This record gives sequence, C-alpha cells and structure tokens, in this order.
Amino acid sequence: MPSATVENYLKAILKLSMQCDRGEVPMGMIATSLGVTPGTATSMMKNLQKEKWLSYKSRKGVTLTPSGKKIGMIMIRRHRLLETFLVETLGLDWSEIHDEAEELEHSISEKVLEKLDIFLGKPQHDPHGHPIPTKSGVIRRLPQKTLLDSLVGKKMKIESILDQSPAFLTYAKEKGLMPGRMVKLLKREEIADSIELQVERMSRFSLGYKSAKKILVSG
Amino acid sequence: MPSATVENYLKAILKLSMQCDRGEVPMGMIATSLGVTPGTATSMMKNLQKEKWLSYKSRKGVTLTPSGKKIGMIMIRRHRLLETFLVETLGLDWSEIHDEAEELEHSISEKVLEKLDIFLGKPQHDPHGHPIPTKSGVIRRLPQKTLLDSLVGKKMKIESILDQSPAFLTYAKEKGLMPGRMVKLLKREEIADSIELQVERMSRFSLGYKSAKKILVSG
DNA sequence: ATTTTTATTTTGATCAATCAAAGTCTATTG
DNA sequence: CAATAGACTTTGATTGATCAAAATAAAAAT
Repeated sequence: MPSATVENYLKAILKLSMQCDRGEVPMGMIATSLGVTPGTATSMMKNLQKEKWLSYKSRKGVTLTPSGKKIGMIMIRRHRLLETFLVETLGLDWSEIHDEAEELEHSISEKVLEKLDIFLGKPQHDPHGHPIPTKSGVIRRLPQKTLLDSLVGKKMKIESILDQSPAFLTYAKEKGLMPGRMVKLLKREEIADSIELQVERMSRFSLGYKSAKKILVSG
Repeated sequence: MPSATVENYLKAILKLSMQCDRGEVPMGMIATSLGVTPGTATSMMKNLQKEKWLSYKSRKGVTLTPSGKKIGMIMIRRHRLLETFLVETLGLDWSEIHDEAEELEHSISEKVLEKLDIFLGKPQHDPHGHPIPTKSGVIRRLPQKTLLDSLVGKKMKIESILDQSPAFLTYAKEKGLMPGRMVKLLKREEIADSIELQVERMSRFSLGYKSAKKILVSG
C-alpha cells in the first residue's frame, strides 16, 4: 500500500544507504537524489517515520527499518527484472530501459513479477550488470574494484556499469564497455586524470577518472 | 501528459459511448463506471473540457473530441495488448489479467508497447475476444449478436466475453465458453429466463438471460 | 399543473505531494 | 569564541483528486 512516491523514496534511501554507508542517510542526499526541495524531503521523512518505514533524527538523517528496507529491495528487484525483460525479450537498447523500468516498477504486481522472473530464467543481474535481489530480498554484493583501481597491464572482466544515463550508456556500449567483456588498462596518466584502455580486440581509447570510477571490474 | 486518472476517465467515456450510443454520455454512467460520486464526475468533466478532450453540456452529458477519443483508444490498445501478453507470454489465467493490465496500462510507453505488439505478433484481439485497436486508433467492430439472440439448434462460434469479472470468467472457462469455441443453443426457457447449451463435446449446462447477453457469437 | 423523484451541480472540506521563502541549527573558520 | 556559511526545518500556499451533503433542475407521476 505505499504510493509510487513512497516506493521511490524508500528505494532511493536504500540505494544511498548501500553506497555511502555510515548508519544514517543525510537529508540532503535524499532531496538531491529525488529531485525535490529539502523541505519536501523533511516532511516526507516524517510521514515515512509515522508509517514505520524508517527512523528519522532531526538534522542527523534517516535509517530504514526492516519493513522499509524490504520495500526498497522489492523495488530494486522489480526495476532490474523489468530492465532485463526490456532488453532480452523486447530488444530495447540498454540506454533506454532505465526510465521505462522506473515507471513500470510501480504497477507490476508480485504475481506478474514472479511469472516474469521465471520467463526470463531467474537472471542474476540486469543488463548493466547490477545484481537482482531474490524474492526474499537477498542481494549479491557488487565488487568494489573500479577500472580506476586496476593495475596497468592487467586484464580485467567488466562486471557492472554504475551510471544509468542514456548518454553514458550509449558511449560505453560504443566502446565495448559492457558486463562480461575483458578490458586491459594500458596506461594511467595521473596528471591528466585519465586512463587509456582497450576492450578485447577493439580500438584503444581513454577515459577520465570520474568515468573510470563508474565501471566495476573483477579478476 | 494526461494523468493516469484522466486516462481512466477518457477510456471509460469512450467505452460507454461505444456501447450505448446516443451522442452524449450521461454523467451518471460516468460516475458509476469509475466508482466516484456524481459531484466528482461533474468537476472532472469541467477539467477535461478545459483541456479540450471533450465537450460537456450541463445536465446533458459529454462527447469526446477527436483528441479525447484518441487517448481513450490508446488506453484500450494498451490494455488489450497487455492482457494478451499476460496470458500468452507469462501464462496468467484469463480471469486475473484485467486488473493487472488496468495498472500497467498507465506506465507503459509508446515505444515499449510497439515492441510488445511486434513480440506478440500483432494480435487482432485479446484473450477475451475483444478487438485490439491499431496504433492509429482503428478498431474492428464487435459482432452484435449474443448467445441470447441465436436460434435454437444452430451452432455458433463464440467471439467474445463481455464480462471482465474474475468470477464470471472462471465460470465461463470451466464451461468452455471461450472465444473460438463452437456452441449450440439447445433450448430456450422463456419463462425461466434461461437457456440451455453445449460447447463442443462438453456437457450441457444452462445460463440465465443476463449472462447469455454477455457472450457474443457469430455464424 | 402540481408534486415527487431522480439526476446533476455546487459548495466546502480533506489528503498527498509539492514548492518558495523564511527561520533555525551546527560546524567551520577566522 | 564569535561570525558566518551550509544544511536542515518550518510555515504557508498550491494542485489534483476526491467526498459528503446541500441546492437545483428536469423528468415522471399523480
């Protein structure tokens, strides 16, 4: 019975708490993440606390309760399963799917979602390499190593792309930066904030530090 | 840019205007059909008129403009394609799909819908036998003959089931009353407002007049 | 042609979600 | 330690969708 708006807040707070984890998520991050004014965020936090989805400490921040976390996790599951469906079954481009899933995730029922999960063969991760939580809310931890942290000369496997923006995803795909591909760090130009790399047999190219941090790798 | 609520109003008005067609749809039917109080319907009609989706004449009723009709038709298309997907692809029972589609139809984009249409092989009608409008809003007319109007002894083809309620649909399926099946009217009991019939090789059963009017047939 | 009934409209209120702008903490930083 | 900057909260208002109940118009019945 949470509204679509509430679902968005809880999902966003859960994601923020998984990223930068010091117990409490500060108000500012919530407001920014949802694109609302700080005042709106504050007043919403009071409602969410009243519904027992989180606990809110004035000027400190917010921590999800188990029930709030559960809803957030369900939303992530819905989102990622839908993204997978949109790419795998309907053939949309991976740069288009985020916004579509963002809408659909609020109207798909538990029943339809589970049928979809089966239809897709219970995928472990979405097209961007993000792990899909199980029905009961268990989620695989992402590797923490980014392209920026990897050693020059070493071949790494791309695990995940953190930026969901169509522009970045289109660029990444063009360069072959997709989950599953192997990538080699050729050079690191400390002073220019940039690395040079090559994906499998494709041509070399360079990436700024900020972008390199958006690519998670393993191996 | 119409809200989900507006989409629902326009779809409902379009359906009502297709059923009982005297130019104007009366306020009462709109309120009942959407489950809102008459006052709510009146005030919403004023908004919809302001947006040029319909023309509203006080104490007369309402007629859709071309742009209102277009939105209503798009909603019917979304609804019926989604229902088809839920049955054909995900394997839900035809009694469950109406409510699911009712939610999803407001968040599926044009792009995803067209991909879905292609994936499903551009179906002509949904699992209940209702015609699916084309992208440009053309809809096949349903046959007007119901089981009640057919002749005793004649074999007819079931075209469509008009009642969307899970209970009726479950019953209909159990008796074999599904689009495509052949049905024979065995007897008509005027005084008991009931007919007796048989679907293909299944066992005979009877149906009240009110229910018989919900089954459209041809041939 | 009155009266009664039924359908519709008005009015005033509520609820969720939001914003702008003013006010208040808290954490530097000089 | 006081001044100030930045983060956060409060306040008051708005918008869309709704309801209940009172008012009104039209249709039907007497």
